[in-house]
Amino acid sequence: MNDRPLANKAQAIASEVRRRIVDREWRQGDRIPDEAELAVTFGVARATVNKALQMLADEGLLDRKRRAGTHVTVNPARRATLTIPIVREQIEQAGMTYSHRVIAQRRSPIPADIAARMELPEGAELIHLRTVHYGDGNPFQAEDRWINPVAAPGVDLIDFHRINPNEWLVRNFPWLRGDMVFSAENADARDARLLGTRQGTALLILQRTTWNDLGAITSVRLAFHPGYCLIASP
Amino acid sequence: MNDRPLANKAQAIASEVRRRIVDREWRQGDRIPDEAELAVTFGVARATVNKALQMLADEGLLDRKRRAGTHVTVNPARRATLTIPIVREQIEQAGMTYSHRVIAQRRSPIPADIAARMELPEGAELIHLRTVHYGDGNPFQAEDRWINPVAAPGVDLIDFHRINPNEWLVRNFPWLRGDMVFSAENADARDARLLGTRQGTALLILQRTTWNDLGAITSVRLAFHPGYCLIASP
DNA sequence: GATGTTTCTATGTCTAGGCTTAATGAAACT
DNA sequence: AGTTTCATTAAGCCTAGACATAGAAACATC
Repeated sequence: MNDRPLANKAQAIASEVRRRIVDREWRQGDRIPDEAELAVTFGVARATVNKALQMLADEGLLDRKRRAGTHVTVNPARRATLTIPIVREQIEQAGMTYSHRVIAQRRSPIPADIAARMELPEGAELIHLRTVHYGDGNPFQAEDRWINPVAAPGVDLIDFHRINPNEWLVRNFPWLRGDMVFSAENADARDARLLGTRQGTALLILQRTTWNDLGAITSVRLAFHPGYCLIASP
Repeated sequence: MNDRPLANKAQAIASEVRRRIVDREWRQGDRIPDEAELAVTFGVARATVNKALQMLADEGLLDRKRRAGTHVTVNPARRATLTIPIVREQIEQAGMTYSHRVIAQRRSPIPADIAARMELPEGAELIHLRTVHYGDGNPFQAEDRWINPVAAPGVDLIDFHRINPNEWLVRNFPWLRGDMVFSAENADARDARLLGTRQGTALLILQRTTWNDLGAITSVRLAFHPGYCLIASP
């Protein structure tokens, strides 16, 4: 389809190999020539072939094992990367004006489910925040967040009316590890009220927890406006 | 936390750099020392440092530009990779017995929305399939799929009662490009009937379209059993 | 036949060095 | 002041060669 030559050799080789797989010159399960051989046929160093094949292995198109060689994956488990944009940027990119409102902010003991998610003892006192994000004044996302002041020192001093909690955290506390769970839920009374919709409407829910070396930083449940969808690319 | 030395140097360097970022020795927006300098301080070749920093750039933790140097990303756009498992494997991994039922299979002209999604002319004749996947006899996923016999030759000859359409396609037609969209929908009458739930229940919906060099292969809408959730990792 | 041992090989990883290229700041020129 | 030119520099990418190591296959032993 689009065969413009790629700038660098590794990518050129990767896409040639990809083509051979898609065109079924190399079938699922087949063993493909080894790095040294490909290096000769493509006229490059072995390291370059290695880089290209690694890329394809990361994509899940190839299976590589020492001594056993490189095979075309039989059942490619399809992997996709999705980018969770910062709400404000997302709204502004859509040409709308961003605003947010903090509905509630208090220190309180965490319920059991959040404790489990954050790997903290039940009843630990965290900051609990409810925020709604708007685009041109219309509700777009409802956020229910717990922040751990141990892992995010200084959180008590922040005025979240000025900067939204997500942005403050993201800018100040990079994380090492994170969970992310997508699901669908029927809007309960509160979701419906905050998002300006009817109770029972299907909402896309994203539940996320992040950790750094001091423990769980934050756990948040994001409820998106009905109709919102999340796009992933391979 | 867990400081066991990593087997290879590139990864060891990557995690040391990651640590410095998380511990805020290198703050968001800071420029970090250049590859040559790090190569000296870590006592490795520049290529090794390059590999490590590339990994972190792929993770979205670093921004790298020629001449400008390497900076700690200011607003790390959160990237997550999710693996869409093959339904059967997923069900079997949960210790249940997999089965599927083809509800309908016919050749018919595609409606406008599918045509747009697949970049095909409206009214083109494709194979239309409805399938339900079961775990221990309970409905787990409802699938509504269109297959393009031009991009997937041989599809007319397949008996999808024996092998499910997804597995057949995945095993026979690797793709070059794909779309993936997640959303939430209230179950309509058909969804409710197929998944054995009540109309209006929130369902997680995954809409996926794939292409090879002959055009769109297939476009599918998967409706998951209520309560199903999708887990992504960074 | 089942189980350990050895050999061999394709990939994994690294090094030292070279060339390429894009961004940038400064100098030269409107 | 604004614009163009240009050298500089840090990352991008490649190479040739080396050693390490998993693991398949052949072999030997029980």
